Amino acid sequence: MVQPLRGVTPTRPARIGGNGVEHGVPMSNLRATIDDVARLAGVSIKTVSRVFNRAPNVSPATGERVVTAAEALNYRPNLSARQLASKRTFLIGMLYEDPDPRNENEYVTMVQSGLLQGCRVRGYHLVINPCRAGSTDLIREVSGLSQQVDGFVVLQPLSDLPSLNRHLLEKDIPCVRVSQRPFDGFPRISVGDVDAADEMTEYFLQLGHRRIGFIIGNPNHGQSHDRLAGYRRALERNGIDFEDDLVAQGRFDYESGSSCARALLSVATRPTAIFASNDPMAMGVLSAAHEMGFDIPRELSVAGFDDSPMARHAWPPLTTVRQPITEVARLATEELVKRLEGRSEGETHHCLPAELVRRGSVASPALVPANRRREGRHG
Amino acid sequence: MVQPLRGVTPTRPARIGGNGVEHGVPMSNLRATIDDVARLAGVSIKTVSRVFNRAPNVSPATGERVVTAAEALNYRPNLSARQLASKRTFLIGMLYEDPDPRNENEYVTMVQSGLLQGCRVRGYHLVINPCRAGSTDLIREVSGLSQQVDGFVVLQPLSDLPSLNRHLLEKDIPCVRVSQRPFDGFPRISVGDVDAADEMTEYFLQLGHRRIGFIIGNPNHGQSHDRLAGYRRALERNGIDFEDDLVAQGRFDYESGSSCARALLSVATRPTAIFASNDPMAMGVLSAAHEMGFDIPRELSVAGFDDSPMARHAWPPLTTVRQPITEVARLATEELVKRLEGRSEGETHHCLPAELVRRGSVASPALVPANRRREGRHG
DNA sequence: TTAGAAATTGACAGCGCTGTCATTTTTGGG
DNA sequence: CCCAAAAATGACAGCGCTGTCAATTTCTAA
Repeated sequence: MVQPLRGVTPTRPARIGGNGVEHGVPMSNLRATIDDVARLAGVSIKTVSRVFNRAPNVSPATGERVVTAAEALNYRPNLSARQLASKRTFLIGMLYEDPDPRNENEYVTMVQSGLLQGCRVRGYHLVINPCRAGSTDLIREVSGLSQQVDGFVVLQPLSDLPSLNRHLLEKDIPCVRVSQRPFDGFPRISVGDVDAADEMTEYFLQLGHRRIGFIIGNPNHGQSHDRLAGYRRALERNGIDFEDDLVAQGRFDYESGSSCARALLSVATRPTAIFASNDPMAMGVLSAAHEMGFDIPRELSVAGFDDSPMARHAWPPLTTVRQPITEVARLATEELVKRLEGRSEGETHHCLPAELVRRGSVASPALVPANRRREGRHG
Repeated sequence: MVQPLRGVTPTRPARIGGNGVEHGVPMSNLRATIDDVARLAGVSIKTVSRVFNRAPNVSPATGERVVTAAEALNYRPNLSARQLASKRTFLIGMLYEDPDPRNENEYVTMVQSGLLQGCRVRGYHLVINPCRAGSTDLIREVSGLSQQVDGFVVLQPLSDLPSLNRHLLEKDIPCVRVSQRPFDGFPRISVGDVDAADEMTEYFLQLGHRRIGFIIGNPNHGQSHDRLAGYRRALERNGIDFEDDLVAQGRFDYESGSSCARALLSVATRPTAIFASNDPMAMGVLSAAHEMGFDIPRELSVAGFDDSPMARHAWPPLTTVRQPITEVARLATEELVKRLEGRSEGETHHCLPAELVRRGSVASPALVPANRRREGRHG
């Protein structure tokens, strides 16, 4: 349904203020327009427009006059007018799965930080659009949004939704996908998850671990599969059999990490190490292990993935994989802006390497019987 | 300096697509305008405008015809045009201190979530604007931004910056402040920090603690003072002397929490409990205490403030104060929108109560000598 | 039934900017 | 010094909507 949007006549009060300048900001009521600048600089408005759009064919002298005049008037182009005339919005949408506020959301914050960096450089602004992947009218929603921004940066796991991708493609909406999987002609940014998970597993193996538990993330996230793949690759390369009962299916959250850890640690020949495929799950492993009375890392090594801030602050500090999330986001925005300005096209793909972060939660397996278990203090 | 903003001529490709409807979205290339709707409905564009602005004096029959026509065309008002004509942007800015991405930023995420809820209801969008309180041209920046949004929700600690507040007031920029301190005629939303800190301290006292350490937060944040005040109030009410050497000055981050804890725990008669005035600092206390070999909560009780997600996932789970951050943010947005639409004015103030969350990190003081200390395992 | 008030609707002028295209100025080669 | 080509600049028509105010229709009460 098309919904009329809004209430009665707005009454934004007129700006008050004297004259003079404060903080370099003229205190006059009226906002300077392009006409004011043109008049002061003694040129046509079109020339002012050219200067502010870095258009070619403006003589340096004229350009300088315009800039000076603009500064004197504290002129800023009116976005609305510019948008209306140019059919661009200078707004970039961030499309992402609305996170449950009860969970750690550092990922989103870090992505945002990167996007903002990318936007700033070229004068774009960021509009935040959390979505529900499950929502029936996600498409309709995005369709509406797409008329109000120039393009989107689409984050995992939304970026892996076929229906969404198809829609974005058909409508030819400028997008950059952050995803491990390619999709048609979209530019894409990804992180070397497979390699990183492989490296982490290799690290465990080098330390002497042979029974390494693995907790898979939410199966809707592309990363889950890649991280598992990396784990398997490292095992295989080292001639170690992949064992089903060393692997548990989690959901990328604390609770699933903790319950999977309980399951993994309750079997006869328990693993000496658990590799959780993200940090919140690793935190869950940590508490479950604490509760079960394990001494970490002596009796059990634990690793996570993402290097979220809490990883450093866990006890013991969590060995994990640092993903260049902020860089990914910045790159994504830059690529999007390039496209919007016609400076890039085709199916580009940047892949950034992740990096192992060694901390206190991992050590060589202790010389205690592998199946020894203690009673937890808390039941 | 006024900076010309952008690159060369944009080349947003023309939208391609056949006809028909998919996901209820017409696939035609051209976006329907108000004229199209008016023509189809057999009314003037002004009437269509009225309908979409819920303006009074439109007969139900006409309104229906317009809505039907709009739906048939999948018409959405062009924001830019509306903005230009009405001098409103339907954008709300979120002004906040740019968080260090290396720290926990759950606060920001949660605030955002609340703001978005408030925006959605009335068709506003959220523009994210991290700021540096220390920046010399913060004012200039905000001044520029203010021309691109209808108003701001200003978060702590920015909302306590006198220079910023003064500027916002002088320029008569619609704002809602989230802050513990009033400022002139601005509407304000706050949380009952004093009461909550008092309650937490009281809780410690009831459990039998007499030497309760306190870690103050960043002195630039209004909350820091309130939380300390609550702590003192509870002590005073219970006839316990306030002792300077039970109080340490932190900065609201993990590291300061950990170093303050070390200091507090290294004195002869150490506290049996530490109340850190936010969760990251409490996490720091937790690790410092772990490292020093304290058994928590038997030998040391620890509490935080904020109930950030990590609090639940700490070991042991952190007793803390749940702030209704999301609600605060939602309320702030709603108040702002009301003002923008002339439905509210004056110096309103909402104060939301915070709530004690009891978890495993706090217990009665153990019957061990108060000055006993063990060597840490890690040096 | 009818004047006058109230409700409803419409005509039209911008909002401040950009795109198009025309005009003027500068440049460089003969 | 002149002319064509290139560079620089400007005039002007919108972009799609809202605010103003006038015109029309409907309602109310005498």
